[in-house]
Amino acid sequence: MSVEIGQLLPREAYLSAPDQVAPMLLGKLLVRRLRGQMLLGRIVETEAYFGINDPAAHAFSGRTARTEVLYGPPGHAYVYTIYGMHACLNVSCEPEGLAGCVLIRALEPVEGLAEMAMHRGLHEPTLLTSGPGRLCQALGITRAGFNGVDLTSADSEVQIRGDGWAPAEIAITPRIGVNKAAERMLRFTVAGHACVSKGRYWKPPL
DNA sequence: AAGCGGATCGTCT
DNA sequence: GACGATCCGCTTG
Repeated sequence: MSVEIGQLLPREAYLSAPDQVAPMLLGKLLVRRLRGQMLLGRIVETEAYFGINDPAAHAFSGRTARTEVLYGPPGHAYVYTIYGMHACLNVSCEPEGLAGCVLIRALEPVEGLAEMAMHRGLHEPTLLTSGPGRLCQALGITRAGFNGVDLTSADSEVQIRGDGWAPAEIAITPRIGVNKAAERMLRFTVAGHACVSKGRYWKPPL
């Protein structure tokens, strides 16, 4: 048995509204078990998406086959394909019946960097997992393999754990790449961290 | 340093 | 039939 890192986040951690869960997840560890090895990254950037109140959210237009996991119990992976080629990882939150999720946008790669570099086809550490599509590629997370997976189970190949580390300062900005509800301050980052995604759509103030 | 467009396809109108 | 919660490479200044 491999030595486990930190403590698995319980389902109750995801019961709150997404704008509460998103900052809470900063500093937590995203753990991917793959072919007997462990790929590990610290979450440094998240975004909150609500349900029917949030025009930018997939759940906005109601319950469909695609958004089913968003309406299910909290703590499960919602993985979708964007622009036909990239996977993005979300964690469902709020009680069953209410849609809401947190998009994991960037990690600081901690362990398994060589394997991540293989998946990504490059080795610059700040480019391995700094973006929602990038981190899924680095960790080998696909929609087919992981949509609906329980992230709170010790048996899952993707888990979220806490080791007690928390950011000294959190910076809050508008969400990246959304055209609707673009003014809402729902993106949370570890202030000043080198692995936060740059994003072509948002510039830091002066 | 910043801006553009292409790749590529599931989902919803 | 259009449009993305993106990424990358190429162009321009």
